[in-house]
Amino acid sequence: MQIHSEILENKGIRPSVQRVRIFKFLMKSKEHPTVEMIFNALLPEMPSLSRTTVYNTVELFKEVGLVQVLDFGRGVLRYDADLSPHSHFECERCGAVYDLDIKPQDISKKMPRGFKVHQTYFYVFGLCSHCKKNEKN
Amino acid sequence: MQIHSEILENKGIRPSVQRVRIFKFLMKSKEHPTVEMIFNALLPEMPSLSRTTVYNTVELFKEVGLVQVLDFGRGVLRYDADLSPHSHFECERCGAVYDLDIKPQDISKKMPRGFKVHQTYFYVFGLCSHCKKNEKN
DNA sequence: TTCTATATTTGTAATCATTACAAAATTAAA
DNA sequence: TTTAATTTTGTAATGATTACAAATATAGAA
Ligand SMILES: [Mn+2]
Ligand SMILES: [Mn+2]
Ligand SMILES: [Zn+2]
Ligand SMILES: [Zn+2]
Repeated sequence: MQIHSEILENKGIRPSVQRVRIFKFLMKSKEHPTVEMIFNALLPEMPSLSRTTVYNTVELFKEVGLVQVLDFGRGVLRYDADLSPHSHFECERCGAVYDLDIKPQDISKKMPRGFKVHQTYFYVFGLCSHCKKNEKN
Repeated sequence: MQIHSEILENKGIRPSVQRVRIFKFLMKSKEHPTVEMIFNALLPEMPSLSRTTVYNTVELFKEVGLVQVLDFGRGVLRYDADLSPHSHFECERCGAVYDLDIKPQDISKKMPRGFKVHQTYFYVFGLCSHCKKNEKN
């Protein structure tokens, strides 16, 4: 309760009710939620919440470095408050996203001369164990 | 001319004029073009070309395994006829896309039990050498 | 070659996630 | 309080992609 709003303040943004709730949700979620998932999850407890606020907030969080944005090429962005170096797996059957304990390889040696690296993303696609099992149809 | 249409036939699709032109363009392009870029490039030489045909065609190419689709999170997809294992760099300033001679690391050992890997994508973001130089504003 | 069925292309309309915008509500500070 | 700045909200616009059906082209039969 306290901790979350302090984190927001440390990033120089006002810890409004909406921002704190959205941040808390992102911190505890393991599903790398979309804006729609965040909105649907919080709506029952904050009936006046606007989708636009969720969009504004995750954009703000991205800007100040509180979340990373993941794009699995499905036309929807997903958000991850875990900023430690890790990679992501998306199941092509059920759409679930899993964390992979794989640090992006060190690429500094292999970059063309004069290039500056800011961010790296490693995406893996395939079938999760559950969908692999039921690989009938 | 011949070669390209044969490649399409080998994939089981009819080498129509539009498909061959689009495929040739993708083969020689180094810029990882979007649908819009393909459309604009070919329109002068085929004035009746429809954007929809470009969309249909790149989707078909993806399905039969002639191209890979890249998503740099800008809301537009880019297409790459180079299927060899390599990675991609996008300049956050100028938006240019570069090939990186980096093979995605072998991750088979690090996958959770029962998972099946189909595809991997390694994306790097930062500044290209040209934009790094002019890093004024 | 013509005919006919099938495949492809085309243009337009719909979809849908995201963004723009301005009014309403909230907050901080005077 | 009063006031100014910030934030939230709802609705309208945007823009890439997809759906759809009519028009065109192609392959194969006759
Ligand atoms: Mn994650
Ligand atoms: Mn490439
Ligand atoms: Zn699955
Ligand atoms: Zn650049």
